Amino acid sequence: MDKVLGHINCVEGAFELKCSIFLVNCFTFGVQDMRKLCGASGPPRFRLKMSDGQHSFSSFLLATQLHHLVEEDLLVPLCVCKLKKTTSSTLSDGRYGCFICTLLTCLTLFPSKGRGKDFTGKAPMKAEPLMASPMKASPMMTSPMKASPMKVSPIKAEPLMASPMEAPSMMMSPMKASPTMASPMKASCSSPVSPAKVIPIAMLNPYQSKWTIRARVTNKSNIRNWNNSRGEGKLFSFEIVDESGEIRITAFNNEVDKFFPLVEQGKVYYISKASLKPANKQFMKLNNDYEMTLNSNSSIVPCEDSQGVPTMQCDFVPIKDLADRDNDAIVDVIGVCKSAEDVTRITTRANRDVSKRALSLMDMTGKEVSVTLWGEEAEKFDASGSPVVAIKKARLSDFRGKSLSASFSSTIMVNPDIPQAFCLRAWYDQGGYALDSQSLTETGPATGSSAVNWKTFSEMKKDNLGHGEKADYFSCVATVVFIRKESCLYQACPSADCYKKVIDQNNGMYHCGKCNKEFPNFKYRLLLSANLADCWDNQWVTCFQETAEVLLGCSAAELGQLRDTDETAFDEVFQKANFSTHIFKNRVKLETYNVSVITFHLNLQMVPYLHSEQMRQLAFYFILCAINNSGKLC
DNA sequence: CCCCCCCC
Repeated sequence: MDKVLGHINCVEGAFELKCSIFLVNCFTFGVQDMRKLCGASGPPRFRLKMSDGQHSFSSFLLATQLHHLVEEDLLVPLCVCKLKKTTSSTLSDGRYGCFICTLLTCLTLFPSKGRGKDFTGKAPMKAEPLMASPMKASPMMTSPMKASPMKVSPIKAEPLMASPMEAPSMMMSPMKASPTMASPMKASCSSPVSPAKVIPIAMLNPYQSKWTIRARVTNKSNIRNWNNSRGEGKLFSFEIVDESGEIRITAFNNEVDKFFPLVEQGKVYYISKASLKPANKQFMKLNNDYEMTLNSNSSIVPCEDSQGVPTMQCDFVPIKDLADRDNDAIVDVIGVCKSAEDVTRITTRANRDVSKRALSLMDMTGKEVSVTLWGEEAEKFDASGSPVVAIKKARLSDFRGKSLSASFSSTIMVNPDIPQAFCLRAWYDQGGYALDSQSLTETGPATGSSAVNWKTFSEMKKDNLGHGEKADYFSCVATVVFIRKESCLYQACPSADCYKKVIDQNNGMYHCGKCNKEFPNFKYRLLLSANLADCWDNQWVTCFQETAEVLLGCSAAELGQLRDTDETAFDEVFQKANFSTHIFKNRVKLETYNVSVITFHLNLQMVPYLHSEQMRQLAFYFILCAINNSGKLC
């Protein structure tokens, strides 16, 4: 238990709560019982009995401002709560009482009757408006800006990122450059036009019309058509940056024809005579109060000398660190594209057809993450040769653990000309490719929903999982209570991709019926039959090789060796695995043997780590229930 | 003058 849960002693007010649970500076409790108290006067109050697994305390009085949690069925018996703030006092009869003032999260795993509030991993968030999360990302990381231009420009292999010379400033976004420090633009740059003064972007305003700016295009959209009540037309937009700041420029209709072919991502231009208007903050994602619209007088002229104009700079987050970033964070990532799905077409909820393709990026932290590309970028992406892919402004989501999506505002760069890319390339080619990396994005069979399908074994049976034509999938937290060690190993065909059981010819040779060959050797494979229990029920399951190896903490080959040479050590492997608690992802399918015998097969994919706060809480919840049911305290 | 943030 200590492995999962930290230890604190919490002394509050007049009494001491001994908690063995500690989760992000607040305490986790399970609500064991809850009753409504109707006093002679005033509104009803709720009294809760809470348990932390070691101790329980029945005099928790819910603050009235939290009553909505009860009304919304979020705070119900057997839910798990994080208490943020409590106060305590001595009651009139001399007992101590505790008031729950701030309650951070309730995990409602088993809905009370009448309302469907399954644990989806999302519902509990509704209980959270009571205070700001202490884990809020910095404003830089959670851009509230929603709008972005359609960005389906061809993927650029030659982007606008820091050149090796500028590498040391990699952590410093040009967007953050002080607007007051705009150094004089280089007048020496041979300008083919515009005698007007070159001014920094930060100095632009709608009251001044004679200006020229010199800036680099950082993100160019493709051409998009619109058609609404106010008319129709086409547009494209791009973002530019100089050392003072950034601004978005939009071109409509005629200006699209005129400027779309000219403007290239990464290039530097002189721009003048465009219209400035206040930026619509609702869609604004750049750090500028204004945005620019090109008109018939506007001029855009390439500038060959780009010296002094910042390039796009990225603050790459190591893939491993993404695990700790908040959902919806906007991050820059770089990694080697180890694999890529084929492009597929999907229809969005808004009935829009769009292409998508997921890549898996790996970096030197040895972790992988899935990134989804959209539209043209998905269609044109070529994963051959395991290119280095850098993405600026990818959005992090908690789908299947952690995954990334390249949105309209993202910039995707394939084999960019930057030191990090060279570094990754060398690392990968010189051995990184062979690393047994682990992905932050869970793979495997889809559950048909983005939410984890949590079930207890009793719910699995009650809901007739596995009775359908297709297998069902669910996740659970369960404890291994028995493993059949007698039949856990079999002698399989030694051929690489053949797992067929071989027949011992008793002459030193083993026959594989599938390969129809005899071999002088075999390989051990695991086919483990285990009994798993949660607090209400138990279930026999089948664990195949990979799962069984994780469960036993031992490879099939090692185990086979032990069985043949060291029976005590062999037994110890099972003893160690017994009574271990894990999160299991299960495939369940009813199978019929010999017409009448029916067996449930749960093919397990074990998640040997608790990768999110919710999983930790879920695990805790089940442990708590198990303790309560067994009547034993740990 | 647009402003789509997608899907498993």
